Amino acid sequence: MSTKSGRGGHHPTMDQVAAAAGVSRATVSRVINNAASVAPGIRDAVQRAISQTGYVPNVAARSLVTRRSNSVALVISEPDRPDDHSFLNRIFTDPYFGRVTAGATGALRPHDVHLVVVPTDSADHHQVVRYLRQGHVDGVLLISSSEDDPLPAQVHSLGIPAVLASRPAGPLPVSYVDVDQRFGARLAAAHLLARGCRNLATISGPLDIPAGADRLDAFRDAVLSAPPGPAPSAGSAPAESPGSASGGSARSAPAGSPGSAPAGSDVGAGGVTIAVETGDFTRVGGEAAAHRLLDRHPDLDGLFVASDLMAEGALRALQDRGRRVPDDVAVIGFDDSSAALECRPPLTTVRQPVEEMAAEMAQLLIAHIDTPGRSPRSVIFQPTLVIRDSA
Amino acid sequence: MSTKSGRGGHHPTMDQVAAAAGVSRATVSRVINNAASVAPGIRDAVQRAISQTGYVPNVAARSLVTRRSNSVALVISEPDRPDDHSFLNRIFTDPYFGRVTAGATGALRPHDVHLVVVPTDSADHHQVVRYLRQGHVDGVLLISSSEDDPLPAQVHSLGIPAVLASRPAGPLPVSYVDVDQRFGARLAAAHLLARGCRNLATISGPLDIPAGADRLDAFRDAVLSAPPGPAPSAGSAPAESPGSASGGSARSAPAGSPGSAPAGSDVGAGGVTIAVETGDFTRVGGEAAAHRLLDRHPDLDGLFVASDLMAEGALRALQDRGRRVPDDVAVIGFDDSSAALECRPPLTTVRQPVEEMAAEMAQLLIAHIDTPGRSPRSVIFQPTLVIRDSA
DNA sequence: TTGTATGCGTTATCAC
DNA sequence: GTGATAACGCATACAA
Repeated sequence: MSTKSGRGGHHPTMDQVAAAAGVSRATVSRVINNAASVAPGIRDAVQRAISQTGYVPNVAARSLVTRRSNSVALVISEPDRPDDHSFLNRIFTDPYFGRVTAGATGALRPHDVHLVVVPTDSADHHQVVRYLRQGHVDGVLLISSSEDDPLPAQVHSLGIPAVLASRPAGPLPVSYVDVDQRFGARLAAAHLLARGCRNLATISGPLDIPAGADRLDAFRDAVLSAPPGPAPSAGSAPAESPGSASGGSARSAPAGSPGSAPAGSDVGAGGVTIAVETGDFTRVGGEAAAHRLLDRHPDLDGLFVASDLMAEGALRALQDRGRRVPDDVAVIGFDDSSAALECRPPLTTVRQPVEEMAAEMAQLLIAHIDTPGRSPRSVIFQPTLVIRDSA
Repeated sequence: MSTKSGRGGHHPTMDQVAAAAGVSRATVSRVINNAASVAPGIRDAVQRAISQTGYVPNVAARSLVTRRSNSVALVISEPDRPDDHSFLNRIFTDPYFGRVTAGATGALRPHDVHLVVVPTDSADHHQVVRYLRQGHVDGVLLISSSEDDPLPAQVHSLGIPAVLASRPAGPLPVSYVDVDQRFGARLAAAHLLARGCRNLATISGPLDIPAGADRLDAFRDAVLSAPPGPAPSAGSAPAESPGSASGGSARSAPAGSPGSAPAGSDVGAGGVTIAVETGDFTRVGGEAAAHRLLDRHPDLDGLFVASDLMAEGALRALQDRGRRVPDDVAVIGFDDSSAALECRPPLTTVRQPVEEMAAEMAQLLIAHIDTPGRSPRSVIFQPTLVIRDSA
């Protein structure tokens, strides 16, 4: 590209550029930050001097005075799960994080700010907090997947601009972007019901985070309160399966009250039953949950899984058990990640516009950085149902 | 933790700490960088003042004078592949990168240097180069997966300390860490041969990178030059399959000459045949390659796949085609990533100690940073065969 | 052992 | 429109 002179490693200073262009340091600074009032001729001369010398601004010196680093962190905070050898394994195995990175990067580029990916688990929270306090970044996009994760609160109390990737578990006056979790679950319930499924089940995410609890809660609500749909094709009345560990008492879970019995089953209007198992948003977790579900409810005919990755695992379990999808059991995932397309059959799923959401997060963060006092706000995206072959 | 006073956002300066402790700025600086010769009493007083004020060093100011940022970049450079919606999807879908991150992070922690993950494709090389030139980091760990990736050379010419994650495609005087690719492939070949497989095949990685070409080359060499092993159980002589597109001329590929016919088949000593297909290190790529292989060679009985992820795809293809593993065809992967354990059956694979390798990369990088003139060196790890159920 | 003084490379506030 | 000049917050050589 540009003419490069001198061996690598010798960074010229602004003064040298100024000297080469026959102007003052201040002028060089002006053309670099293209401030107004720069004589066209001078500007060119400086530009020339810049590329001749291979000058690059020293970020340290610059941010010392501007108090800006022009980069933001994407902090991915994962709790160490027992059977996970490393939290990094989950992060680099779930397409979700790549989508967030892509969306954020794209939105940040026009603003000339860099995205720094910082994965962390509870073990090195301290490291991360230090990193943030040291002023390496101007703000942080935070993905936290556990209710008892202290990081969101810590970041907030640090006073550093931040935007969360989902509704905070506790009350925290901070901006966040989320998808309408409950609406997504309702989409899935309606589709399964309309299909004629009557023995429903769901594999939820961890119940200590909104994405886990809300999807479960709303799915249960939607199913149990639904008016009787089209008659089941094979007319036998659904009966509670033998091995069920939970009572079959009909009750509609009160909205907004997660923490209700994680595993169990309810029966609602039209004799529709619904069984619940909890997963951890991993493929193997989904597979295991599906097996438990099939043990308890062999007559399962409709399954809503709270993430595509878990759905992929569930599909494998179903196949192992000799169930055909969607004929024997219809399956709906959540996310519409690349995993959905790799499923066999391709997964019908609730689409979350993750890239757009991440881009919005970035915009919000930029706004917070530029306007320190700005009051927090939340942006909620509506999910859509993407119908493929699994349901 | 520490007593926090004042609202977040107001960072105290070193002078304020000095004042609070009744000492000079220099002394505060000394205890922070725990330089020698600090009176125990004074030291305590300063420590107290530090935590009372909630002081945190300003990295910009610090690195302006030390010319060190205390952080290094892990640059993951992926070419945009045609059918890949985003290169980030591959990065956040392949366990390999998580392992590298884990290994590097662990080795860097004792040195108090942060790891900044910077994914990039050819589209924003310029961004990354700018980031590096600006001095955001003291050095870079570089994972580059394409021969025509200009990044390694660029980084080198920038004069910034760097360590590559594999042997550079071209001649480049730079340090790198790698696994003995050829030895790994030989391990796989020996195991397959010893098992009695005679109609071999391999799914290689992209041939324009060492990890792709070397594994293929060495596997082919090992197979074709092997002495006749134990007699095949079912005694019919192996014959070139009907649909084969390539001539069956027996030839042994000269070592070190990649770029030889990517797809085709050879027959070596003992009538052993070997077919080749090329994948792209993704699961779907492996699946497609396996299907092509099965189309051409229905009598396949031994398969070496150059990555666990591709092997996972291959297993799916085999299952779809009604082949039992390992009874009908034995499969060996490469990496021993988490994917190997998620395979059905669990994958026999060539283990690459990625975490250790990444840690070594970090050590080398630190050394290069601390000793500017240090001559480049390479560290090669020996892979091992992990025998599970697929072969 | 501790304090003083200088410089790191920019940006920004002034005069000109 | 352009050029001096003063911070920015810290580390360090040197003096005490």
